[in-house]
Amino acid sequence: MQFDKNFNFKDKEKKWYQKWEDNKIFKADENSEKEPYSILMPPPNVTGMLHFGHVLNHTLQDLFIRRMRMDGREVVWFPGMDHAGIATQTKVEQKLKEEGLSRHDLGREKFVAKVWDWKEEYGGIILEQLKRLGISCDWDRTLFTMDETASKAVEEMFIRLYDEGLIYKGKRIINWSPLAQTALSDEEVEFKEVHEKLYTMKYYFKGTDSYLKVATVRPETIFGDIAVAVNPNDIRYKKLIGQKVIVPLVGREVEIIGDDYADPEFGTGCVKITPAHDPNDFEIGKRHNLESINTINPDGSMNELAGKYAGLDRFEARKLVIKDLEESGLMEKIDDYTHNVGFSQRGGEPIEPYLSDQWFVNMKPLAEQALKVVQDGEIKFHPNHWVKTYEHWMNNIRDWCISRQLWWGHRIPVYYDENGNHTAARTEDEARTKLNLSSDAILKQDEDVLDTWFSSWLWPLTTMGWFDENGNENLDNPTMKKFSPTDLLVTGPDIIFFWVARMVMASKNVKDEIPFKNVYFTSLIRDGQGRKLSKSLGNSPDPLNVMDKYGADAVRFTILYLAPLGQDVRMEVDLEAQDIPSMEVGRNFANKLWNAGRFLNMKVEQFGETNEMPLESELSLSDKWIQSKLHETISKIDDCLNNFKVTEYSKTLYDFIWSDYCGWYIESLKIESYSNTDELNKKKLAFAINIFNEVLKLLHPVMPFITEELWHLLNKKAENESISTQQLIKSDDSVISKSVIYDFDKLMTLVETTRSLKSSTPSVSAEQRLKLGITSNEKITQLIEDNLNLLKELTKSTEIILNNTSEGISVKGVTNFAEINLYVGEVVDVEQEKERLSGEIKRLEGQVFGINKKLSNASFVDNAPASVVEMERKKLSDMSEKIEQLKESLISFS
RNA sequence: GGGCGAUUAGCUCAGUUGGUUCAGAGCAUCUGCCUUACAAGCAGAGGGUCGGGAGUUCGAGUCUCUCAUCGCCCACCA
Repeated sequence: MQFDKNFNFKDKEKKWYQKWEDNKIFKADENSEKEPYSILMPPPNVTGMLHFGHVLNHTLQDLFIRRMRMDGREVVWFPGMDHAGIATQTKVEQKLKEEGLSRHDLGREKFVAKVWDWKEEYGGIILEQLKRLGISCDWDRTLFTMDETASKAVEEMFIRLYDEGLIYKGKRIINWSPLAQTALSDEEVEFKEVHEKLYTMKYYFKGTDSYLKVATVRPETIFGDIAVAVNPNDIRYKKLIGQKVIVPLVGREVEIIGDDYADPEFGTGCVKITPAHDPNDFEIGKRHNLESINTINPDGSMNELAGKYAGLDRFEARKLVIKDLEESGLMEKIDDYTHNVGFSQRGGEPIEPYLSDQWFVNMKPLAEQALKVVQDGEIKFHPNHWVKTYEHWMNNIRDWCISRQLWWGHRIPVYYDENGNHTAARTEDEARTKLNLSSDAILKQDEDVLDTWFSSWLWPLTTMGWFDENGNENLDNPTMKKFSPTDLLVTGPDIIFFWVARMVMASKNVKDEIPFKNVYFTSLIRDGQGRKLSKSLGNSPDPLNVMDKYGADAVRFTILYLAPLGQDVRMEVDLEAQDIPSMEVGRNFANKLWNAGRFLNMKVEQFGETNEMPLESELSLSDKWIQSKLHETISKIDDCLNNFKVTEYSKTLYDFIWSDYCGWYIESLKIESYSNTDELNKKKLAFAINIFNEVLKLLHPVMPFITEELWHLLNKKAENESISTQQLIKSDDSVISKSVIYDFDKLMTLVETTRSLKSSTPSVSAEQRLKLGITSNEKITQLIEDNLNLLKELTKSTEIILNNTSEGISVKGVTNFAEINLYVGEVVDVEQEKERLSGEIKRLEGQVFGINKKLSNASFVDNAPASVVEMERKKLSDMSEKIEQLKESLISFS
């Protein structure tokens, strides 16, 4: 192995991932003695393709998984995939369509077989794509929601809830997707504001010229009209209740009924009642024992009850109905109208409220327990404010429509006898027994399948083997015992109801246990205009392209660096180039790290290797400083990760590596090495690499590939070893020396002040070596003397005069502990220097004024803590001294 | 209509319990450097009355109220 000029991530990512898999790094052992740590992967859709939401989500999970693995835990990450009923069925149906076939041409069995074929061939691309990210799942445990063990669980759950009376069948208005031709749950419907028209039609009283004005946005539903409602307290219409009016175009007479639902303030105060096509109307219909007339087909076209409009799509029919109403003088008026309409979350088409028989889960009893564990803090949300959203939903929960008129999915285990009696059962025989039927009775299984989320909500149970391959239940199996409940769930807040809440319900119901202890809700990734990155908008570059360009490590790092907890991430997107330019942050950081490694390697080649560390007495201030900073950093990182502050975690490491290690420590190391013996340099280098190794370990969870490569290169490790299994060191307070940090900080300030002086003096270049005078107290003077060479080189000085009394032309800078004279020779621009000094004096005097004001305020001095007052006094005297020094300097120029 | 979140430098965002180093970082901009780890870099500089207003306090970016703007979720009167 050798050090390339750049990290060749393309080859190395592939190589190391292979090694990790070969060496079973990700394999979890439920029999281990180690403390467990577990995460369930939110199963991506089998039809899914990698997007940036996945990247963020899985980077986060991998961060915690890898971190805990290195922290001595027995770690498991359960991967898997979701069968995605509608999406997958649609995909395969589309393919069939290209061959001129429909699923009905094949029949149920053949079609489902076809879907399985599709799954084997194309399904699971997403999991391969995720591997590019470097995620460390225990792939041997991969579960598909249609696998036998998972399907068995679904069946069992259904039967148990059925037997408990929590699952029931009901005729209700549900959300119908005309595109997928199936019912949807309330959660699968998105409401959007649309601009439409409000049509006011004339409903004549029979044989008269008078009519009621009735408004609707959906004139095509008049064929289902069964009544007109008015408010019983509405004096305009009160007396008309019980009379009949004629539905325009249809000719049917319908009764005027009184119902509070009709709002006298809205429109004309009269509302047509169409129970089959509107949930509110359905309720009214139930109250008044009205008939429901369904006039729309499952595909969204009008049925034969719509007369001449039969066969037309509902929106086409609407246009015609409007035209006919206008032509026959039955349209009173048309107004602009803005309201909300439900759209299918998946298909995007308008949802049709549709009256049909469906299966529901009674959610209230399940919600109670699930609400409690979150309110009690047994399950913690990060950020916490999602608890309120969760509570609101749980408190207003509605029954869950779980039946889908699809073929791809878990078929509902309900059997009907010839009289339509039904029961849920594992086998036909069991059904016959439950229904008290003879053993030769003919049964029919329900045609519908279950909502995909009905398998997803069992994920915590099925991934851990609730049922084994033989169909036996085992809630006490070793995996469950070891890893349940899981420690962390990372997911988007958009599926808090779909999934998170329901998993809690299922686990409490089945096992009386919470499924996870912490839920981390990720941010949404948005483009430069604040739009969510999404496939349908087409505003997301392919993460694979971005990874090709910057490397997986860079993408992982950047996305963590930019993704604060609980807030969305905005990233400028260049679609043409399939690029996200801000990924440069991560790439540059990786490059910085790589070059630090190269530098250390170069020095090893120069000085040689040793395992021997320098003696305590041989350590320089900078050595001790970086050691202190390392332990400070470790402690801070611990804190960040314990509190899920991943952005701060990455920033902390970024700053430590870039500024502390590379900016100051390596630079100091270089300078000091010139005057050390080779033998000492060799040991000091071992020390430096030691620190670097710890840095690599800290960074490994977010940048696994480059850290693995560097660790191998610098430590000459065998390929079957991995940094992944190295243990992190704990932060040791006794290593952190406040005085060392204080001292080094003083040196840094001196260096920075000198550099600033130089750069603000036009006649002097940064490289030009000048004489430097520093005047300070005894302690600082001693510090400078001890580190004279280091300071001389960092400031690029010819010499440093302490307690300076030198003559000559100098520019002056002051810190709050020292006075610096930079001897610039004859060339200094006097006027400019005077201006600079005056400006500085003015700035300080402003501050002094403020402090004086504070200190002369009796209530401040009396009420503020003594330490604060003392601080202000010290500040005042420091600044006054500075001002004096600068003024002296100003005088010397006059 | 109800709830949640946001508003700090040109842009993206940090700012933990109100009090030194609190007004910060990165990017962008400007100036100077190809210094033998790194120009994907180094050194330096400019830039903000912390959305408006009021209040609590000796003291507010930080706490309270209010207004404004933006985003999200839930509900859904034809």
